[in-house]
Amino acid sequence: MPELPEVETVRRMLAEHIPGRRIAKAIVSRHRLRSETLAGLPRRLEGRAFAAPRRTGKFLFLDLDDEHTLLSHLGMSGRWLFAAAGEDSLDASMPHVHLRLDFADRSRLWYQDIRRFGMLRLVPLSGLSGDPSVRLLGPDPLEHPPTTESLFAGARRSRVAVKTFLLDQRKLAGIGNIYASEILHRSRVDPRRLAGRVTREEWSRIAPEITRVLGDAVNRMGTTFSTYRTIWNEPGQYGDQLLVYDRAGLPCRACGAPVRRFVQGGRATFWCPDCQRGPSPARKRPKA
DNA sequence: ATCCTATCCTGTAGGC
DNA sequence: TGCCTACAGGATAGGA
Repeated sequence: MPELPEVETVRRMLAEHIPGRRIAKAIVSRHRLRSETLAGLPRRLEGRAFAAPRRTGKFLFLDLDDEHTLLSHLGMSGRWLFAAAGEDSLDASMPHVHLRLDFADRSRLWYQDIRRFGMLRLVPLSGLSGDPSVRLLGPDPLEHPPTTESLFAGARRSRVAVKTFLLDQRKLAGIGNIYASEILHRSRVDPRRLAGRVTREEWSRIAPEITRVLGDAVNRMGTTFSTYRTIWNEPGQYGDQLLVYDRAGLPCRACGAPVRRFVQGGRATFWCPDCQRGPSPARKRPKA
């Protein structure tokens, strides 16, 4: 589900509501998440108050007032859901809730994750940059917009397809499967091209599209493909803007030609062969 | 060092 | 209707 625009949407909304709120009670109702357990969280969260949440790539840092941060990754199906005091539209009946935080002012925050691929980990601020997941992250494209040269240099020695390259969080933190296809489509670059062979001229088209697509998606509160919701349980509005993603066999929204789907690195790629005609598609060279 | 595959988990959609 | 399979916005361990 959540790529940079969805996570940024959640961050912005949380930023309006959680800073200063103090956790009166924390309840773990489903402790196993990915490989870790949440069992120890309540003792460490109760009594703490939130500061302003931050984000790098798809990771949220929910800073607390005790020099710790609640490191959050939504995986495929994670959600943060908020309810103001007295607003009980969301409740204990919700399935797959891992954590509920009851604030002193009676407002509430839930973490729900159907597939349990998300992450919640309390980390000291002093150790955050050394956290095994955070340590590997490349630059966040909204904070540090990629340039033709940074992309060209970063991909120079890569032998994976450019689509796969865009998904590598060590190179750029935040692009996921939906926006990778959309960015390459708008850049008119064939997703099969090897990253190390993509020309400067092509990177010069890709760089601004990364910033533009992600920024536009943030402005529309992200894309709801199936499970993503804002903290108010609302879907994102960027789905209307998708030109190729999830449109296999349907007309490309730019040129009308049928969109094609194929699998790269185990993940679906959507592309328009008409719009994305590369100089030379990746080609297997027969062994000499 | 890189790259690739399988795996974690649950729900849903589509074919029969 | 039910059963079965394939697939879904992700990261990462382990083997090649």
